[in-house]
Amino acid sequence: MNTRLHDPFKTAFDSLDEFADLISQVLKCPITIEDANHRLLAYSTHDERTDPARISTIIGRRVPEKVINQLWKEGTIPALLNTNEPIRVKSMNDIGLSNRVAISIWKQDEVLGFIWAIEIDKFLSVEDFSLLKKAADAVKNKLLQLQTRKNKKEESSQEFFWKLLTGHLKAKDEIIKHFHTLQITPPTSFAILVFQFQENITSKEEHYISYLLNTDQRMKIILYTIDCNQLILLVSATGLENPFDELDHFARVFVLKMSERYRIKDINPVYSSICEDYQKTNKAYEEILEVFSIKEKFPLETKDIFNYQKLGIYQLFDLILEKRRNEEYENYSLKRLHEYDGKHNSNLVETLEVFLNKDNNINDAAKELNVHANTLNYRLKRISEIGAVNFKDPNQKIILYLDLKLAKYQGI
Amino acid sequence: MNTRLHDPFKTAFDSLDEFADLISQVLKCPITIEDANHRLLAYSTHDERTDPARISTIIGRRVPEKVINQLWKEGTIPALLNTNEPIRVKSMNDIGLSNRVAISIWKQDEVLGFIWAIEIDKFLSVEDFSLLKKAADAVKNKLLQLQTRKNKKEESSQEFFWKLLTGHLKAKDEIIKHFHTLQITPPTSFAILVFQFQENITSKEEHYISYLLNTDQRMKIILYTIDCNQLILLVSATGLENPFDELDHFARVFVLKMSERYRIKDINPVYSSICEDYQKTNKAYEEILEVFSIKEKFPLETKDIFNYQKLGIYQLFDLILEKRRNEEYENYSLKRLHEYDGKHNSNLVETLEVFLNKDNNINDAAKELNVHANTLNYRLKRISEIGAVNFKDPNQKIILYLDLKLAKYQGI
DNA sequence: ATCCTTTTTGGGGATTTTCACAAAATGTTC
DNA sequence: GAACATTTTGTGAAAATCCCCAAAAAGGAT
Repeated sequence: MNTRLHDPFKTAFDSLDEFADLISQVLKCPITIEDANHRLLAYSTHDERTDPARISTIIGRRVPEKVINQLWKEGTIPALLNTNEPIRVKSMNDIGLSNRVAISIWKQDEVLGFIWAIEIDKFLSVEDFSLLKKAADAVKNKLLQLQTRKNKKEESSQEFFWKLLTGHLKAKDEIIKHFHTLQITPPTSFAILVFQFQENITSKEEHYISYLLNTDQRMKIILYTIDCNQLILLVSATGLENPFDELDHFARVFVLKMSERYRIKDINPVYSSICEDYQKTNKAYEEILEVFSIKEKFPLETKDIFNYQKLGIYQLFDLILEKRRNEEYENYSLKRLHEYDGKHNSNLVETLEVFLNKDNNINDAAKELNVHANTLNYRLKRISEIGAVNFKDPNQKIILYLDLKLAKYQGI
Repeated sequence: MNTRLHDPFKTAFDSLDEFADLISQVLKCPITIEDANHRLLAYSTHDERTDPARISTIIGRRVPEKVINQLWKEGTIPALLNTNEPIRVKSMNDIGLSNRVAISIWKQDEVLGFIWAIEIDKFLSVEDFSLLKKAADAVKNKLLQLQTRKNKKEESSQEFFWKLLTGHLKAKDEIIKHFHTLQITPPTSFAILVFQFQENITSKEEHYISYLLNTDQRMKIILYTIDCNQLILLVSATGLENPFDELDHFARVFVLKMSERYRIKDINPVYSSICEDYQKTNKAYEEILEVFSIKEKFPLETKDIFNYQKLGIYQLFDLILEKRRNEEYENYSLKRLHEYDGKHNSNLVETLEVFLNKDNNINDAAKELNVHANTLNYRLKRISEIGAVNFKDPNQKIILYLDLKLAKYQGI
């Protein structure tokens, strides 16, 4: 009896659920076991008492994102990742969390998952803590098995993803078949999303990434892979009301969390258009690569643009630049304005650029230029006189805008 | 004495001025002789009495344009071009014209010039009329000589012009030398202007053109030539406040007059940018040819554009079209809007286009669409939702505008 | 310095634009 | 046809923009 109490978990068990029930029986409280990404692996059913957070976790088969976020902010998860000792968490009513104790499950220097014990009636004793530690140790191998199985699946899914990205899968049926083999239902519309890191992605960072992607619940990630310094995702776009907004938001949050939680900075996200045809996956990927290439050329101008669509005129910049160079073109209006600026050391060209940048909004532009709105108005009148510009003609303004940006680029 | 009175003009004379004095003596009134383009050739000085129109003519060495215009409208010039009989002109005080008689000088079926007799004190009698006719006949050969000399000069100037247009003159000195040989002071800035006719220009039309160009006094024409259906001019741009406006006006007036006076319709004018370097004349000419080529492709869109500058986005149309085709690009926003239009038979795409055409002016666009301004606002809100368009971002709007126009062009 | 032109800024009132809300009209779906 | 969502139009008040004038400031030329 003494030996059994000493380590009640040295016993064979078939399923993790069975093991969760065992812990629950020993510690007299509800137990949940999660993997490293807070996906639910098992939960005890012996005890009916529980809290809202646990219910949500069980229903959704994963810990709700807001709970994870809170546990990060408040320090529990960082602590769990730092020690193999049990950690006590105070109840947080706003996210439905009652008092509980958690412990991380380690295999060498890697966390495989967590065990949570909810303290419904009683607080766990020091002895309970040591029992929990033993449980964590006992469950380690089981988790490792699961992970290996998962890894295998991941590997074959990555291979498939690369085939899609490189356009090696041309037949529609074949693509569908691959999805089915991987037990994935391909969403009717999707997008490719790439995060470009400053350096090649290490296996440690890969873990962080995997964790972040798995804990985020807004975006459904169908496939993912890593290539040098790029993290490449295929995400579902079905069901999203404003796919671009949500992709944007997801990308920002990812970059922010990578920076806040792991101090990995300056990650550049870019996402493709929304596709419905998996045969065009490579097009989407190529589109993204082009965006990166353009962003390299115009880092300042495109720093807030993560998408080919939103690149606007920068889509065409290279092309137009080349044309202009070939034809020795000179924008007459800009030439005249430059001449005027030179002679009278005014800054009509700058004025014009700010005005056009601000989408013809006089107030905004005046603010940026630190002048009175009337001054701007006067200058615009002069600009239209000197440069023979008709500000009512979008056609003219577009060319003016383009040539301004081109000149600026060439001037640098 | 009788024979001399019968034809007092059968006598030798050295200069036209001498001859003008002779007529003046015979008819007892001031005389002016003009060439076919109303340039002053000679005037009598015997008599000091005269009218404002004659003074202006002598001062400017040509008949003022408003006088010519009036004489066209009122029918005198058409009549003179139609008969070799003297024509009486009633005084027109508003343009400073007192009573006078005019006669055209003919060589076969071509008018070489005109003789004007001002009726200051007395009206010319029938006999005077017949004397005038004799004078016109006597002066014919003298004018012919002048014309031949002028033609020679014109020929060599045309040759020079062609060398400029084709870029055969590369050295600056050489160009200057040529100008001097032709006794022309090259203006510091100039433009090339081409009128493209529907048919090849006949020699008859050439006369009309020559006449119009010579009588127009707003635009200083330095060189001109004709090539198949194109009339090509090099005009001075120095001294013009708004060169583009003035070129525009000149072009319109020329086209209008060719149509009104000679029933030659559908002449397309195009002018180059303002140049200061005569070595770039061929560039200017090529620019014009490109405008014609673009105008052929987009006749409706560019019908009011006569200049490369003002072509706006159509400068880049071909280029972008090709790019889009190569990359199989599809504008996501437009795609979504089209889908929506299809499903709900709305017309968001058209709405968007009109709105952008009208330079984001809601009222103008609403008027064109025959809807309430609020309706348009509502639609724009929907467009920004459905198409993920940010109407504050000029960058996005430009691409939208371009892709709209491209789609429209491809759709036709 | 003086005169002149050009540019900047300010005020204030007419006009437009914008926005929220509501009613009416239209279209869709069952 | 009823119930519902979507679209159109109208109204009115707040906000902004536009426009004219004039004073002040700045710059240039003689």
